[in-house]
Order: sequence, then C-alpha cells, then structure tokens
Amino acid sequence: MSPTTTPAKSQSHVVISDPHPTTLSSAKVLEPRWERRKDARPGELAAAALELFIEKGFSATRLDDVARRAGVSKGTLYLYFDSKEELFKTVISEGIVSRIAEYEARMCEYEGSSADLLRDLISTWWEQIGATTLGGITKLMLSEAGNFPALAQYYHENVITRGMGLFDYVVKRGIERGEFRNVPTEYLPRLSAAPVVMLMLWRHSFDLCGCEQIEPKEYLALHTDMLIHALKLDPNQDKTSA
Amino acid sequence: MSPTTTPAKSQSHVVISDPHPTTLSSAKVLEPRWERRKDARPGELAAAALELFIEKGFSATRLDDVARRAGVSKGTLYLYFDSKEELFKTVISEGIVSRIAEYEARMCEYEGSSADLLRDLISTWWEQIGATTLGGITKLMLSEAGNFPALAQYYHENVITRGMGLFDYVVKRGIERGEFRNVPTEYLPRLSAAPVVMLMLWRHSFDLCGCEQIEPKEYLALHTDMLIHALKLDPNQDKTSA
Amino acid sequence: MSPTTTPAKSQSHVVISDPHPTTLSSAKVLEPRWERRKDARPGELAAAALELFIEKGFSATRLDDVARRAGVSKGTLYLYFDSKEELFKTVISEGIVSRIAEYEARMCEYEGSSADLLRDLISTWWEQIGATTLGGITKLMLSEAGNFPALAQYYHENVITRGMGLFDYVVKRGIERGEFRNVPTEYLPRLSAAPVVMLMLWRHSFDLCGCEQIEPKEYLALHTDMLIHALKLDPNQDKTSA
Amino acid sequence: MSPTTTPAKSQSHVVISDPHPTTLSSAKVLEPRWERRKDARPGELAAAALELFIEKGFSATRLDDVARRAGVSKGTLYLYFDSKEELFKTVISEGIVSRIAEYEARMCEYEGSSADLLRDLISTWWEQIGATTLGGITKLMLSEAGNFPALAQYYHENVITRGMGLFDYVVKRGIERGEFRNVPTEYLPRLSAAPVVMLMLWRHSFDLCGCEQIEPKEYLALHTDMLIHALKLDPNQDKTSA
DNA sequence: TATGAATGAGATTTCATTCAT
DNA sequence: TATGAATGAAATCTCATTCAT
Repeated sequence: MSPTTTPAKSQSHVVISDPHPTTLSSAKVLEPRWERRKDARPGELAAAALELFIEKGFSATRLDDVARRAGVSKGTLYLYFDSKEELFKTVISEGIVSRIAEYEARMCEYEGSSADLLRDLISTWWEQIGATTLGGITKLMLSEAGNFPALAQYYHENVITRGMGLFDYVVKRGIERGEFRNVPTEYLPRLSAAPVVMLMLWRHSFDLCGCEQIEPKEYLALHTDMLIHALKLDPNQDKTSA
Repeated sequence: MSPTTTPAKSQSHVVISDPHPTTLSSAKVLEPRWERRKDARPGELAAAALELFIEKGFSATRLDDVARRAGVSKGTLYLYFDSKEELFKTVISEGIVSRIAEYEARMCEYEGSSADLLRDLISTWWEQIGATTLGGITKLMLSEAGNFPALAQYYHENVITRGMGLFDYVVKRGIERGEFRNVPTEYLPRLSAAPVVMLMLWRHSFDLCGCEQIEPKEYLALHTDMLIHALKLDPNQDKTSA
Repeated sequence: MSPTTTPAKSQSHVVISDPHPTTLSSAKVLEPRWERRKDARPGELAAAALELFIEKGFSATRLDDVARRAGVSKGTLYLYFDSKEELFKTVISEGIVSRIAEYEARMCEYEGSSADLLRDLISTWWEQIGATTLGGITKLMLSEAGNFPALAQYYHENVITRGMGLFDYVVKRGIERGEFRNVPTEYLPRLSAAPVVMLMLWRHSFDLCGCEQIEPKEYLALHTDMLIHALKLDPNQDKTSA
Repeated sequence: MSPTTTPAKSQSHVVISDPHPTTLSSAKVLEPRWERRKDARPGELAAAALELFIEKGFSATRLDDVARRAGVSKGTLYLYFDSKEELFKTVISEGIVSRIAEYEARMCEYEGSSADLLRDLISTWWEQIGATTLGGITKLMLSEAGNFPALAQYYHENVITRGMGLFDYVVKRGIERGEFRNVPTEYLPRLSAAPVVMLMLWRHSFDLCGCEQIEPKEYLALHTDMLIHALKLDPNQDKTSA
C-alpha cells in the first residue's frame, strides 16, 4: 500500500507489498498547506500507528489511540486498513524503506581503506537507520516476532539479512585485501552490528524509563575502535589466530 | 511470592524474594485429573505465565491460556495473584534470582589472567543466564519497558546494572594489571555484553520463526576472541591508541 | 418460630427453614468455655451474616467476609447452610424472635391510662426492638423486599403486622374508653409507628456515614408528646373532629 | 452528566448538573431495530439503571439487565459511564433535581396560615417528590448508604437536610406567629416528615410484594390532621406543655 | 471521505459452591 | 467437624469492527 497511490485495501501476499520508502519515515509531508492534504492520510495514520506500536507493542495499542494521535476518528482508520493486523503489516513493510539499497550502491564504489569503510558504515548506519524510525521498527518486530512469524521472516529476509550484508561486504573486503585478520566470517557481521542494534533497542526501551542514557557518539566510537583493533593484522606474523 | 512459602497476595512492591529458579521451569505436570493441591502452585503458575509472556508479550497473553498451560482453572490464578499486572510483576521479579551474585563472589577470588576471566565470564554468563529463563525475561522486559516503566527501572538497576558490573570488573582488572589496553571504560562493559545480549534476544524472537539459527558456541567464541584481541596491548609500544 | 423452643427444622409456611432460634439474637452463648462450643456455631454464623447483610446488603456481602467475621472457613458455612440464600432466609426468620408476643400479653393486663400505655409501648418498643438487631433486620428486609418477595411477605405478616397490632390495640383502647379522640383508625397505627421505624432505619443508614445523629430519647419523647396531644379529646366538645 | 449535553465521561465528583427530571422517567422506546443515535442516550440509560437499582439494589443489578431494559448493548453503557459505580453515582446525583428549590421559593411568599402551609407542604411534597422517582432514590440511598458513605453524605446534605428545612421553616413560622404550640423544634421537622418518608419507602418495598397497600390520600390526610392537632395551641392557656 | 455511536465477542475479574483432605 | 484450594459460571469491562449518517 503506497501512500501516494489510492488506498488499496487487502494486499495480496502474506506480507508486504510495494514499499515506497519516502513516506513512512517522514510523516509530515510538504504540501501547500492551503489544501487539506488528501493522499497523505494513510501515511499519517501509519506513522501514528507505528509510534504507538513501538511504544506499547501491538496488542497494547488501541486503535482509539492511534486515531486520536493521527487526529482522525476511529472509523477513518478502516477506510484505509482492513484490520488492525493489516495496519501492523503495512506499518512494518512501509517502514522498510531501506537506505540499505542506497548504501549498498555507495559501498561498491568506495575506494579507501576497509577500516575507513567500516567506520563510515557504522556511523552512517546509526544516522540513517538506528536513529530513525527504523530503529523502533526493529524493536517492535523483535517484540512481536512470536505473534507474527511470517512477518518476522519477511523482515528478517528483507531488512536484517541485507543489513548484515553490508557488514559482510566490508569485512570480507578487508580480509581479501589483506587489511584485516583472517577471522572466520560467519558471525562476524552480526558481532560487528550487535552493539549498534543494541543501541537502537536501548533507545526504545530502557532509555525511556529514565534509566541510564547512552551517548551514541562515544559509544559507537569506542565500538568502532575496538572492532578495528580486533581485526587488525597481527603485527609480527602474517598468520591469524583464533 | 516464593513458591515454597504460603501464597501471600498483594505484594505490590517489587522485591526479589526467595529465588528458586528451578520452579520457574517446567509447568506441565502429568496428573490424572484435577486433584492436587500443594503450594508448588504459585511457582507453576508463574512459570506458565512467564513462558507465555515471553512468547507473546504481556497484552497478547490471555489468562485463559496461562491457566490452561498451568493446568488449572482461570479462577485459580486469582487465588495467588491479584491481577494480571501483579502476575507480570511477580514473574519478572521472581525471575531475577541472579546467579549474578554467585558469580560476583567467584570473580573476586579469581587469580588467573584477565583474558581467561573474560572468557570464563562470557561462557558462564551464557550458560547460566542467557540460555536460561532469564534470557527470555530480558527480552520480555525490553518489549514491555514502555508499559511498565517502574518495573523496567527496577530491572535495570537489579539486573542490567549488576550484569554490566561483572564486565566492568573484569576489564578494569585487566587494565589495572596491565593486561589490557587502556581504553576508556565507560561503555566497555556494554560493548562486551552487547553480543551476548543480542544472542539472548535472537533466541526469543527471530530464531523462533525458523529464521537463521545462531550457534552459540561458535558465535561466542568469535566474540571472545575479537574482544580479547581488541583489548590486547599494542606489542611494540606502551602507549594506547584510540 | 418461638425463641424459647427447641430448634425445630423446616417449619410450615412458605419460607424459612431451619431456624436455630436461641442463638441469633444473642450470639455469644453462655456455655462453659472449656468445651469448644459446638451447637453455638450456626448461631454465630448467622449473627455474623446478619451484621454484614445489614451493613452492605445481601448481594454485596461475600460469604468470604461472613466466614472471616465468624472466624471460620468458608467451607464451614456450607456445613450449616445450603446456600447463601438459605443463610439469608435463616437470618431473617431467626431474627424474628419477637418480644412482640411478650408485649402483647403484657398489654392485655394493663390497667392504666391509654396515654400511659402508649408512652410505654413506644419506649419499650424502641428498647426491645428498634435498638436491637431487629432494627437492622427491618432495614435489611426493606432493602431486599424486591429480591425476596416471599420472604418480605412473610416478614410483613409476622413482624410488621403484629407490630402494628400493638399500636392498633392501644389506640383503639383509648378511643373505646373515651380517652382519645375518635379518629379514623385505619392508618393510625402506622402513623404512630412511623417515626420509630424511621429512627431504626436511620441508625442503620445515614447515621453510619457521620451524618446527623439523632438522640433517641428526645426524639421519641417529642413524638410521644405530639401523638398524645394529637389524640387528646377536644376540650370543649365531646364530639370528634376530622 | 446531563442528558442533553455531550456525554462527558469520568466526572467523578458528585455534582448536580442540569436537572431534567423528565428524562429519568420512561426508558422503553418502541423503535423497530437498533438504528437510533442521539444524545438522549445517557438519560435513557440512567433511567433504566435507576429503575433497576431501586427494584433490586445496586449489587444485585446486572449491567446486562440495565442494557437490556434501555434497549442497548452492554458496551454502550461504557460509552457513557466509566463503571457501574460511576453509573450509580450519576443516577443518584442526577435524580437530585429538587423541586425542593422551587418549593423553598414558593414558601417564602406564602401568606396564609401556617396550618394551611403545612397541609400544602405535605401534599405537595408527596406529589412532587414522594410519588416520583425521587422517592425511589431515597429508598435506594438508604439501602446503599453503608456501601457509599460519601454519596450518602452528599445525599444527606443536599436532599434530606433541605427537605427537612422545608418543614423546619413551616413549624418555626407557625410558632413565631403564635399559631402553633411552642414545642421544641429540634426534631419536629423529622417527626413531621417521617410518615411521608415511610410512605415513600413502603411503596418501593413491601408494597411491591402484594403486601398491604397504603392509600396515600387518606394516610396523609390523617397525618396532616394529627400533626396540626398536635401543634394546636392549648385553647385555655397560653403556656405550652410537654 | 469522514464520523462516532453502537455493537458483540472476548478479555479480566469475582465469588458462591464443591470436595479432597 | 472443619478446612481452604480449586472450580466454573457469571459478572464487569474492553476494544476491534461496523454502519447509519
């Protein structure tokens, strides 16, 4: 369901169709204000829903609240979404508007050192993904994976795997080019990403309760430093260790 | 509410009482019918509830299901817990029966190298915490932090902070004893723990949907290796880098 | 149901079974204390139930509370009463241990003036009935009349009517003996009794909420005075007025 | 919550708002099906609830029944009232829309004899209050005073006290103008009102069970006559008696 | 398109009643 | 006789969904 098309109800396949990235992430659209923004509606609704789903979880979110936050009546929701579950699926799939693709492209052209590429990846990821709505979606999906296995699988394939792919590309590039130690690469992307993901989750959970705040800049800087250190070639040998 | 004491209702405060983690494990009993009365009950109920809360989340779990899984009637739940929310709180605080304390003690006496201690910590943590119910509780608490801020705060103070404390101890020990690089330690424990926590979360979310399985042994071995590598002293200089 | 006979079960008329008369009016019995008072049980239970029914009404009273107040377990109630409703009926019928009969007898022998007899009736009634449990029962029965019509009817016949009968006797005696004005007597007893009844009700309702307290002595004194005044013969005529 | 305003929920305070007594009268509407939506709703619901509360008491009344009697679904009740208790409070406070105020005004202007004023008060009271819903509310409140002390207090202050005030005014007026005996006035209003109140209660309790019916006209006529007689000056003396 | 009153299925909670001990 | 854990039917309350306007 694209926000720029007519509201097409009841999408076909189990999950997700047609992600049109631009809209979900930024719900406030930039029309001339004199005109009651018409087609922005579904996007606004989804945005409101997403916020609440992230805050409270799927079940605990009432459509009443979604409607109120979106500033419409409850009935209006049903003009655009067949059911609460449909809304959820839409919200998730809409959210998957990956800059991942953009970044994939950018990476291929990169010519600097792999360490620098890794640095860039981590900081860019945080800025483009972790700190945006996508961070919340990940937390949401993680919480609801048990209740929406198909959706979770879809999310895994389309977001997680591709996200990991970015890391995979960098570390393999580094190893192949002799810049990094030759560590086993199966879990390396996950390990590289774990702290970034944790930061995303933290921000949408304990951080909210006035618990300990994490300073992303410093936290990620240290992570990057450690990671590169860990991948650095052993100075007095060209073998790897384990 | 300890499973071995008399069922005391309405303990609204969140307190760790009498940790008997074993009771939170298996709820399925294979009696003939409905004749049994003991005071293993509260523990059984809590165990059943915990399982479901972890699987489906708090709101999505119906008390009907909890009762069914525990093999009792719905009314019985109210014999031991004032409300669903109370049940949730109990389940969380009961679960926090940390081996953490045990491990804290053990660590102080440790005399080997800090690298070995770190290795030990990570593998022990996984075995004693990550792979047990506590792992699920963490996922649950992360999901519900927004809905139960007080409980989340409590959990943060009593579980997360102390868990991080273990890592804190080890890395500081290593640095002080000149075994590790002198990296800034503020976020070091988090970074060291992040991959372990991610593994816990994974197991209770995407792992369930038949997504990619992670082999804890190997995953953690790599993490440990990388971490120690990252902390290793730079061989031919006494300075640190950043 | 006489209070002085042996507990005869299953009396004839529509309602009521199993009254254990001796006990209800005074629950604390006078056995040797060394022996666990056995047969006092049902009476104690009924007494506890009565108190609560009066305070909270029938539906709002939980058997749990009755048991607690009587100091027994809930199950015990069922050893003596078939159901909550049965308990209610018993409590009502037990309560009807009328001093009315005694007073009826006393009245017949009275030889003084009818005004004095009226004075005596009012003050005695208050002391013997209004101020005792019977007052509460009246309030209870009035509240529950809609839910227990048969019982209400029974109560009407056996308590209210006979109580009114006392007043009826007095006023008719006064008129017949030329002491009182010849007013129509159909509603005279009710009118004479109304203030006394209101006092009973008040004590078991608004009085409890810290509202205005009524001083029975003075209140009833004024009532008596007014009543006698109202019945006094017109001084300068031997006819009646209307 | 006034029946003519928008249904505002959660007015926990007990306030007299916008008395439209007429709306509390007939709940039975004879529509074809379930198509009607207006804002006569809250009034209809309250009316249905009141009837049942009076008949059966608060606890014994099921919201199911209220809904059925009002011809709506159970859920609809919660559109207008936060809880059963809130409904109760609303019903009580709504009911208190006293003609008392009107009568207070009328009384001040009265110029006839105090005896006539008293006559008028009694008959008017019966017609305007006793015979209307307010009579039932009094019975209800008396029954539930123990369970809703705050509400009872409120009722006492706003209804009972003011009602008594009417009688107070008349008898004091009579005494001051030398028309009545100089009796102590503290309890005089209560005594004057007691028979009228009893009549109200009777109608909503024993009267329903096919017990003895009371003919209001005659009953009240006698009461009035007696009362005036009792207050009449002693003819051949200017002193009072006691 | 948009509303929001109304619905009804289903959730949580209560409590009279039972029954093994 | 007495207990109190357990039950299950029924009550209160919630909320996704519908539909007349």
